[in-house]
Formats: sequence, C-alpha cells, structure tokens
Amino acid sequence: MLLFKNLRSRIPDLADLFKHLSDPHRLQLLLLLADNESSVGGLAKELNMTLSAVSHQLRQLKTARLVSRRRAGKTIYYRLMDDHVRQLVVIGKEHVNETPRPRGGMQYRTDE
Amino acid sequence: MLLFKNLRSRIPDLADLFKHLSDPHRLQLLLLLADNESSVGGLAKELNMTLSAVSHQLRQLKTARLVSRRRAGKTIYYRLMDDHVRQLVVIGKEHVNETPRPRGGMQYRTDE
DNA sequence: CTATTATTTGAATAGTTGTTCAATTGTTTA
DNA sequence: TAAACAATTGAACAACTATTCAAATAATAG
Repeated sequence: MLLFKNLRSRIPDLADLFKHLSDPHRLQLLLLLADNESSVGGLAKELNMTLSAVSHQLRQLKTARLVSRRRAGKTIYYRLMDDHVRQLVVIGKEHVNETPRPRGGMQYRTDE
Repeated sequence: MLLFKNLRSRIPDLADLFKHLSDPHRLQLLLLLADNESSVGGLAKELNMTLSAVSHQLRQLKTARLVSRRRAGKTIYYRLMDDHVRQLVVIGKEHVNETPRPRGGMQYRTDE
C-alpha cells in the first residue's frame, strides 16, 4: 500500500506522462532531443515525417511540459524540459533489452 | 547520437512498453501489483471495474510480459514480472511530483 | 454429474488519437 | 511591401483501443 496510496490522485497525470512516451514518433522525437536540441524541420527530415505531423506532436509534448523551445530567427529549436524523460527512457531500454521478445509469436504454452 | 542510435531498432517495443503504462486502469493494476500479488476479482473490487475489463487488461499486460500469474484452485493470482516496471513508475512519479500542473489551464503565456 | 465460483473470450460499440491537407501566422531578406 | 522560409493551426478521416455484454471454459464442492 506504499507506492499506490500516495499516488492515487496523480494517476491520471502519470498515465498521461507515459502516454506521451507511447507513440513511436513521439518517442523518437524525445530520443533525438535527448542528444541535441533541434528544429522542427530538422526533426521532420531525420524522421521522414511531415512538418505538420512533427509540429502537432511537439505541441503535445510542450503542453505536457516534456519539451521547451526557443526561437532563433525563423527557426524554433526544441529541447527536453528536464532529465526525467531521459531516465524513463533508460529504464525502459533496460527492460526491453532484458526481456526477450516482449511481443510476437509464442511457440508453445508458457503459463507464467 | 548515443541514446538514439543503439535504440533505433527497439523503438516500437519501447513505445509499446510505455503504452501499457499509459492507461489509468492498467497503471493502477500495476501499482496494486507492485505492492501485493492479487486475484482478478480482488483487483476488480479495489478498482471498481468489471471482472471482464480487468481480465482483458491483465491479458494484455501478460502478453507484454509485464505481469505473470499462478493458479491456486479456482483463483488466479497475478504479480509483476520484474522490477523494471516499478522503477519506471517511481521515476514517473518523481517527474509528476516535481512538475507543477503538467496539464490544465495556463493563466498567461510562458513560451519556454 | 450438477451447481457454484473464478476467470476468460469474442463481438460490438463508443471514444480517442495520429496523420494529412489547406490555409495561416511569424520572421527575415530583397 | 512583397517574396520566401519556418512553423503552426483546424478540420476531416482512418486506425486503434477500452469497455460492455453474453457465452464459454476451468476447477472445486456436494
């Protein structure tokens, strides 16, 4: 009852946080931004996405306070808001690395 | 280019992992299971959910290897698969706690 | 074997979400 | 001021997802 009780009221917020990490494109945006700040156009080019699509996703991430931005002339540069996201990604990566085949065809029944 | 490069191929898996943490009900299930193993009926009662709804979500979590289960008579007890999920939740909680109002009405313009 | 309790399953539905397209805003340069 | 470049916005559409409901499976007790 430790973890759960103190968190009860914040569960929707916490779920929202994870939701932002749960889309492949958004996750890639955050991963790129974890290494360098970058412009919308730059991100769009690296991920082969429309400018519009990237902008929509960045707006979402900004509203969620996962990224911040600064303007330099015509260009707007985005960066990660803080280090928590990076940590989440690192832990997640560990789990994914250490869990063989998280999804996909299972040959024969393994109940546990 | 550090974080991103080594992770590129695993991004869909990683996104999937976060997706499972991104639903309030599923998150509550995991939080409850982080404290104690529990039966489907027990979880349903605590969360005021239908047995069917809980079962559907648990199946998803099991397929994703986030939980495991054991049978004892008619009852099936679920538990967390490993400690990564717990860690993810803890980091997430820190972010949520330290980020004031992640969502909701903003009084006046704050560009960054 | 029948009844009861515990859980699972599949189909249907309602709600949510990511992308595209076209139009618009903001900034700089000629 | 007009043209060009960078990014944003809103509406519409397609794809996905969580829940419900009814029926089915699994294990035990009588």
